[in-house]
Amino acid sequence: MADEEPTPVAPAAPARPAARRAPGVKDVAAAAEVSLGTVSNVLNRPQLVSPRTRQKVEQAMADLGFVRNESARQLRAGHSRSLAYVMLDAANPFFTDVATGIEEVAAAADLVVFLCNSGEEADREARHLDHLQQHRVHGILITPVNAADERLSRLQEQGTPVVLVDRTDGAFHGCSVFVDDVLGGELAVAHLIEHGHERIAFVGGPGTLSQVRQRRAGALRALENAGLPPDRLIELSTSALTVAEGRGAAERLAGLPAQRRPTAAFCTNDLVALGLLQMCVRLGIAVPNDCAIVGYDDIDFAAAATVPLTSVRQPRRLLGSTAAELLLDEANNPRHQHQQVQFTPELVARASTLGHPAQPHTSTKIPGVLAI
Amino acid sequence: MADEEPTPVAPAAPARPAARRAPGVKDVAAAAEVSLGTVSNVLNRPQLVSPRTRQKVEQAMADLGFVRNESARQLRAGHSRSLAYVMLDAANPFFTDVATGIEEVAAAADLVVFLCNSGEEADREARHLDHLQQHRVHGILITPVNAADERLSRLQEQGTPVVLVDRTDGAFHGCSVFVDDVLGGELAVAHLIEHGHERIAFVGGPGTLSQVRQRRAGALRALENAGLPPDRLIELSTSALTVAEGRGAAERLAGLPAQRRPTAAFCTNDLVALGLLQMCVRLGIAVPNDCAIVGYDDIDFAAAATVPLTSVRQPRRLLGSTAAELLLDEANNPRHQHQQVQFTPELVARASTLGHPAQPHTSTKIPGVLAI
DNA sequence: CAACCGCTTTGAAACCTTTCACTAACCGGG
DNA sequence: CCCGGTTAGTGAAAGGTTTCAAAGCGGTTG
Repeated sequence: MADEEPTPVAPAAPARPAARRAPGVKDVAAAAEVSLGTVSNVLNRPQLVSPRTRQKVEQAMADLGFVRNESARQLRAGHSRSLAYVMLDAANPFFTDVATGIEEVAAAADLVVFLCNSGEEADREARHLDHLQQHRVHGILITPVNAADERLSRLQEQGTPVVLVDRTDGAFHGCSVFVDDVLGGELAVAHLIEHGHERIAFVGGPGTLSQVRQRRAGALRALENAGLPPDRLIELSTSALTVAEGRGAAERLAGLPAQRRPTAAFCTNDLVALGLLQMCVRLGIAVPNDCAIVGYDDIDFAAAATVPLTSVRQPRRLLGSTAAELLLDEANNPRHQHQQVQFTPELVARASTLGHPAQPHTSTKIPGVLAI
Repeated sequence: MADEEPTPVAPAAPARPAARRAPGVKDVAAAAEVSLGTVSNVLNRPQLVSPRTRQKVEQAMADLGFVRNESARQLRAGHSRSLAYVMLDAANPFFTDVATGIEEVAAAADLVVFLCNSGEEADREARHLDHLQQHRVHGILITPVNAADERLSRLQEQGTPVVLVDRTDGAFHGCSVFVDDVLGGELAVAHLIEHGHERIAFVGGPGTLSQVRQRRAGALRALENAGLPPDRLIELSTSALTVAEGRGAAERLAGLPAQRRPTAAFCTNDLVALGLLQMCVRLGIAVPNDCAIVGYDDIDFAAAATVPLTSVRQPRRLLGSTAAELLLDEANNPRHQHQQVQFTPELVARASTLGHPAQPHTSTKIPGVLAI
């Protein structure tokens, strides 16, 4: 770090104005010379109030700078007008895209979304959940650190609707929205096999993540379908799904003797794939000629890589919007039934498996597969 | 889109259990056979309560599944135990890193951070601000769509502390935290000049963004310092700071006649730079030999690009944590003085200007500049 | 003239927690 | 046995909004 000392520029201003008590409905009522109930009517059921009175009240509100007190409102109503998404990793574009889908639905229902970031830490997640429950939020969407956490079931029982996003778990008794990860793995590896690859690295880990396990299962199924033995899948396991781990995997891959070295790699997510890609090029392994690469998630940076990355796309926004709709149904519909909604992933083929440069119009069009 | 129809998997469970009213302090008091004031003491000043009584109360809380009602608590206290960061673009890793810095400070002060995303839309930002004010949040950190928006000053006057993040503006009367963008632009272009470049593209826009204007001013200053005329800076202006716009700029750059074509490009942010890099390689322009590239922000994906990107780093987390500290001071210290805190950027030199592959130990070490 | 109507406005209760002045009980010392 | 002092626990008030039954009002109908 060179020079990160803060530099106060201006000595600055005389501090805030003396903060006298914020005006409430009572003050507005007094100013407008009506009862406090009338003010409330103007706010909540304006059609009940005569135009003249309404106008007077609105004027008074503007004059006083009245701001509704949401706490008091919620206290009376029993619940808030907001919902929350507790995300696993705010730095991963996948989750921010999911959040966008959630926000679309929430905005339509006139709810505000609070984004909370657990950063994959269980106790930070727990703190957020406690606080949200105390806030009596309308409901919680969450991509949990651990989907089987009994805290989630408890929340649900205590009356806060909870929907799992991009996860599902038998132990959790509620709605969930997720993508068929086994199929995703199968699509990826089938694509590689169709392009002539028969020794394929599986890069990902730790195995405690259900996503990793399922995507590997899909990879094995693709091998089986093609009549290839399971040992053609060469494990390069990582301790996390990060760019740095992807780079490390590339070094291990480069170290393998030529005849055992895989000609292609399937990475459990795009961050790992980008790291692998970067280090392969640096080590002189040409992509895709020496080693084809498939990633997972199809984040925007995948298409923007210097060798655009073939990746398995998940319907991120749809995942978010569907989850939000399930949540609203659970919160509002007394006859709600819990649902597990599964989506289908699709492969987006790009230069990292097709060759370089990608030609949109002539690139291989695989049935059920999107070429971009 | 191939197959994104949702597939309900399980017909599922019998809906939620009949939600009877959540227990409050009153119920706990009854169950523990103490007065309601005592329960409150257990919660807020446990040292005043005898161990025996406290134990009884805690047991009752556990039995009943008591959850504090934050609304009622806030109503009494007059303000909430949370603060908010309204970010300009949740999909840009720069802002999520800033958010991390904020969260560190907030967690230490036992406050919860609500992340809100304006997505560069003024009305969405306005909705968030309204709601946050109604919530009586402790304070608001914001990277606004428009820093001169009078709404921000009004919030401040009405008693909600506001701190500008990564922006500053004379029209706003409060604290702000930002980085010296003129210096950042100067560092970038000085670095290119030192590496022998004399025709340099400036890629960025629109000019309405203060960041763009200031970084360009810095670029011009670097030329002047080196005794080069200002027309050596070739404008390639974009309509937004996105990857797609970066690609478009590369096409325009490739279209220039060889003797007028710049030998280097300075991009206003890393997204633009990554797009430019990608398209240059695709069009056969070697990086850095035919065209060196410098980005801005040093997001993680910059280092992870296949040709790692030289970029101007801003102290993102520090930006966030400093802003949060200013906010807390403003909220708690009656003698608070508004401050404008400026940070210094630094250049991180990588292969996109130094050559390929980057050798950490032998790469040019420019004074005041970090080589990675 | 009384009963009734629809429309507008009112006043008080309720939501749940925290705070604070107060009492009760107990201690040891005088 | 009373006193001053400490500690534990009490009960009522307060905080701002919403809701709802009821009242006021001007006019119409039987």
